[in-house]
Amino acid sequence: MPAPQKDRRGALRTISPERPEKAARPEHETRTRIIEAAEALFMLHGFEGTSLRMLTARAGVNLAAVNYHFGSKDALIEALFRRRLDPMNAERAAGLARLETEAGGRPLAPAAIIRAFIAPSLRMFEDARGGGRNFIRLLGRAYTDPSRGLRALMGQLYADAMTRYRDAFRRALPGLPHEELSWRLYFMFGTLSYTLTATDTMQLIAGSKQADRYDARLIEQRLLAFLTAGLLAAEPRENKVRQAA
Amino acid sequence: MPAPQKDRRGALRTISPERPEKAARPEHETRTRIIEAAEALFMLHGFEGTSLRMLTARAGVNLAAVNYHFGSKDALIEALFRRRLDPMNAERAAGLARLETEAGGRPLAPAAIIRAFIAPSLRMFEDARGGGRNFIRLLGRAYTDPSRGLRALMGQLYADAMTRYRDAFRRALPGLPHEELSWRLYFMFGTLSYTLTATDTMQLIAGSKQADRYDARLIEQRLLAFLTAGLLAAEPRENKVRQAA
DNA sequence: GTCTATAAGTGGATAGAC
DNA sequence: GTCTATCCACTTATAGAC
Repeated sequence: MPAPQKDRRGALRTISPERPEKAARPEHETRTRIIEAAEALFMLHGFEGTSLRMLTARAGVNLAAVNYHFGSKDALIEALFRRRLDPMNAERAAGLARLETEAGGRPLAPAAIIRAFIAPSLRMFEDARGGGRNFIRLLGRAYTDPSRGLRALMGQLYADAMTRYRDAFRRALPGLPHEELSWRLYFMFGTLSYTLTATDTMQLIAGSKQADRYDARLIEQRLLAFLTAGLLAAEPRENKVRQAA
Repeated sequence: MPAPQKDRRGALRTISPERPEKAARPEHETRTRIIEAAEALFMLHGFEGTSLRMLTARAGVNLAAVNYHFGSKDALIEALFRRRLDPMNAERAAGLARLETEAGGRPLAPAAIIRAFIAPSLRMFEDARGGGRNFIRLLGRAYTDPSRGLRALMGQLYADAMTRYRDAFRRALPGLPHEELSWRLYFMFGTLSYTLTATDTMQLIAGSKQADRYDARLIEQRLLAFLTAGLLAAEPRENKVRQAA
């Protein structure tokens, strides 16, 4: 994604305030149709594996429409991630701010901070029909995508939320060295991402299908228990761990 | 990867037992050169993003050599993963068997089982120069790759180790419901995979470079503390967790 | 804003000489 | 076992009609 052309239409079109009732139309707009087709196909075939021809065919628009509306395939990818990620991370920031207001200066419970972070992901994961679940998985893949541009975009889109939450955890756990905390947040982020992204691993482990594999509320409880315990684990001491044989 | 042609040379060539000293030559064999170039390029540009032309140019072999030695690009990918994964999972199985022998019928400590599972990954991660670290990252990407064939291959290559370890954990934690255990193993596998695969996230979280980012021994201790705590966390109760605002 | 037609290039794979 | 030359399907992107 080396600095592609800019979208010729500028930012996402805002809904005209005069006719709030009729605003449902954007679902059928070319731009939205393209993004939604792309979300589905990128998940099925990857970014490189999805051609503009497959994409425009599925969206029911002309082949040239992608370049007209977004400027390039890379710019479409960026628009696709921004469309859902910006609101999601804004929600994260708002959730944390709300917790802090409620606490009124008292330190936050680590579990509450974790929940505020993972909740927006799980809410989106819950939305299977609207494409949210699919998007969450696409997101998990984007973190480890080979494209430098895509990983840089992810870093950019997450930077604000990451900083806010890291600082909140530092305040909540003043005794934990920053370095140790960074590792644990890294582990936690990885667990969340992998859990919602990988599809086949679970079946492999369980040996059978788990009925509750898609129950966002149960996943949230289980993740919360696991992550909170991990975050609050006793610090490893250099020589406490005996060498493996 | 829809059932590609079979390798025309059959399985990996075994080293002639008559001349064990001279056996170092395979490093320069065409087949090995191709696989090693592929490991590096697949990490840099992805599977789809790496063309046979880039690959053979880097390996210093003829364009037609890939199809001659492996049959197809997909078959090369399969050979590449088998080459390192089969020994790694055999090592996992051996490590578990050793623990069980040492214990002589007594239940194993959960932390010891975790260590036996993650140790082979970390040992490979440690081998930056020989390409092991690169391979571990490639592996992490393969779990979430869009290609059905690749994910199926992963499942196949991991099936045995997964079953053995799952059963070991069940014996070590007889009180934990199987379903709950499956989720926790899933979380653990995700944490391990993501931790060793993702490169940019850590810097994003820490806000600066962590000096010990590549120290396999420290990573092992930190992972072990985190994962053990998560595995042994108190079971979440339906109503114990209050609803988020 | 949408369309067709096409440019200009890349992809994996292979035939057949050596 | 290695090479060259090539096939042809398929790619992104664009020019220009409507």
